[in-house]
Amino acid sequence: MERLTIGRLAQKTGLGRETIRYYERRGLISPPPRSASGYRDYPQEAIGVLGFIKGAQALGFTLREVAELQALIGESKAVCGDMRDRALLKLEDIETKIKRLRSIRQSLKKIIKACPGKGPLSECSIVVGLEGADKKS
Amino acid sequence: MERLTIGRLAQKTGLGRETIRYYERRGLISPPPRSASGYRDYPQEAIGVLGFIKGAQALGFTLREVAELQALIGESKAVCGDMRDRALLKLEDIETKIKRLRSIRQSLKKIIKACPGKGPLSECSIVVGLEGADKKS
DNA sequence: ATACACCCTGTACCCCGGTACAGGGTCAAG
DNA sequence: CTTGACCCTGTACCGGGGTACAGGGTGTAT
Repeated sequence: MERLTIGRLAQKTGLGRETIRYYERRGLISPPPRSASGYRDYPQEAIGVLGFIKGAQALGFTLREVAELQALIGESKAVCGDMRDRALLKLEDIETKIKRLRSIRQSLKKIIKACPGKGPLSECSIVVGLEGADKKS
Repeated sequence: MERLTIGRLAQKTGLGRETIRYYERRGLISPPPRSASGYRDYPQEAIGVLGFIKGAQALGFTLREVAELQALIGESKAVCGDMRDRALLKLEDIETKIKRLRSIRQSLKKIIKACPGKGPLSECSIVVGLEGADKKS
């Protein structure tokens, strides 16, 4: 039976070898047992743990937050509602980001519309509109 | 007539002194003349240049991109349409980010809905749903 | 036995946008 | 003439998420 080396784990999870070692340094995955020659020898569960990290990341959680989620999972008295609270906070976080981006989008659309699209930059509403503009040139 | 020192410029623009020096290091603002004692002595135009940077940043441009915009402004044959192209690219960029965030938001909402909110974490759909989950505990 | 792929550690580097010193010099008010 | 607020340079650090070596050891197939 082939041992689950870091390379194979990387292949199975779609992560890079370096990334997995990086996660270990950050405490996101527990250091696996080592073979006689010092190679990391992962248990099958490691695949799931990395899947959890990837999944949480895909939901917008930072690695630091992923570590917090894992700590939560480690606490015996933690309740399902605790997890939901984290998700709700993250949802608010995401909503805020969306709002900011929408506002940026509106501003961009406005200046694009105002731009004649022809003529020298010196008369460009985008350039001029950006407060005072760059008079270096 | 008071000279425009870095501190006063910082006050007028709402930026930090360190930030202004940082912009100078990054080549976003040209090094100003110095007083006899080596103090930076900014021309009034500097306020506008910093305003341009702030404005472009508020539109979602990174500092690197701001530098590119400035380079564009410096080119005599640059046309207004060039600037509009940049803005259009940035708009796409922002749209993409919004789409990604919206997708994250949807996923978050889904798992929040699925979560019972009560009971131990081991049965939490959020935990279990995240591919294999963390079996460390 | 030799090549080649893989593993190890440690450190440095990348983008991004700053912030925070330390260890000096200077300027203006009292 | 001293005190305090300002200025200078240079370097290191923050958070975020990695990537890329260098300089070694190992594992396996031919």
